[in-house]
Amino acid sequence: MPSKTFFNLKEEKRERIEKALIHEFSKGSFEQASITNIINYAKIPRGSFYQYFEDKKDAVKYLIEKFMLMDYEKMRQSLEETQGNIFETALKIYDYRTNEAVLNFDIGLAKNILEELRKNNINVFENKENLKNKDSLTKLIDKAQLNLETDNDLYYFIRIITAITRSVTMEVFSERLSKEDGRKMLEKELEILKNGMKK
Amino acid sequence: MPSKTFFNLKEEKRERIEKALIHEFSKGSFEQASITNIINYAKIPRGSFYQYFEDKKDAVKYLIEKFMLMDYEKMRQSLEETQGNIFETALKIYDYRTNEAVLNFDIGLAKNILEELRKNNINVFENKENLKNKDSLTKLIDKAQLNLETDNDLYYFIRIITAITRSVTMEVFSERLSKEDGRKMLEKELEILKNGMKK
DNA sequence: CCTTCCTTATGACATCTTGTCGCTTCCTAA
DNA sequence: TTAGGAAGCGACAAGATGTCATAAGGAAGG
Repeated sequence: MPSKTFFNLKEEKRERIEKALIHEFSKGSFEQASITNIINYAKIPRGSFYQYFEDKKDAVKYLIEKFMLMDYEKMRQSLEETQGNIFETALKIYDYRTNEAVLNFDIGLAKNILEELRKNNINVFENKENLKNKDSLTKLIDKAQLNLETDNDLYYFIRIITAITRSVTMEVFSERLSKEDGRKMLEKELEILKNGMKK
Repeated sequence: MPSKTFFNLKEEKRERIEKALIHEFSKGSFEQASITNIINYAKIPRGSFYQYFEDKKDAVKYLIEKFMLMDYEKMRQSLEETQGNIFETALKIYDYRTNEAVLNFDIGLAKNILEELRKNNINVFENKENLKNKDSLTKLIDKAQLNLETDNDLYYFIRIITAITRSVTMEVFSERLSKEDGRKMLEKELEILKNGMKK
């Protein structure tokens, strides 16, 4: 967690630092991001950085938190709009991440954050307790549409859909797929998930 | 690619370097691996390392190639053993990676390599051309068991199963799941893939 | 046996990073 | 006015990467 000092900063300065973080973490991986670049860009001395953040990882947590909050909110909103349809929500999240989110975060940053979430298997559904908002997203899912043998199955459904959606999104972010091709692919894969693979 | 010089090396020396690579790349991420540690462990001077490898990334490619070759071979073998059953093969690959592969590679290294494959979306099915063996694994899959609308669907099936299997394996490697729980989870998730999610 | 030429070995170095620490400056409350 | 905590600051130690000039080996030919 960033220090109290950081949050006490004047808005102008905090925003300048935030911009620098986004700027630097947008290129390459987190490992490649250089603190030296960040402080040059933000025009703050080295010592200050370490007064605000424990280390590079700490700095990035700040951005991840923001991203997750927005992501969570988008998910909640999508589930409401689609009357709890988990497949349509997956597509909406894909669209959000590859379009709108990019406006707020820059595609490179979104990629890195998603990579980090995936590495740590952080799932907005499961990690809602990390977020201010306490109500569970799973409650918003319409179970009537789903082929659930037990209530517990929903957990696996979410795992699978999350993995697939992330996978495609990452390919788009890595520029192995165009946004359009990625979407078609995700649509196709969701159809397969709906209908099953076995004859 | 490692240099010709590296492959010309006396076996004893090459193996010493290889061991050093495995040793260092087994702890933490690739980014964290230190060339200084590698050369100390292998007892070679700094200059030699850079004569053998372009850089750290190049050194690691050597290990990845080895891993992929073994992985490919295991996949081929599993498909034969199961008469082309893609679901059972996924489980066999899971078992292989979490048990046998670890004996050859060390769990830390296996984790890092898989992470790298995932990051670059390298799929043994799709990237067979990188391997010496030229015959396609997809030919070994028994399509009669599968709910394929078009021949192209097989491609998506493989993508999905690969993503899910990798996802669970990574969780086990990261010690968020035990090997046993991971296996149960994968079995469950494969069942869902077979039967579909939609009522 | 010596010279030539190509391959391999070697470690000092320039350059860049990260994280620390002691000192200075600012601000507020008494 | 002043005391004390909060914030600012940059030199520096420690350690990493990649380069380069030079040395050493060894095979082939005169």
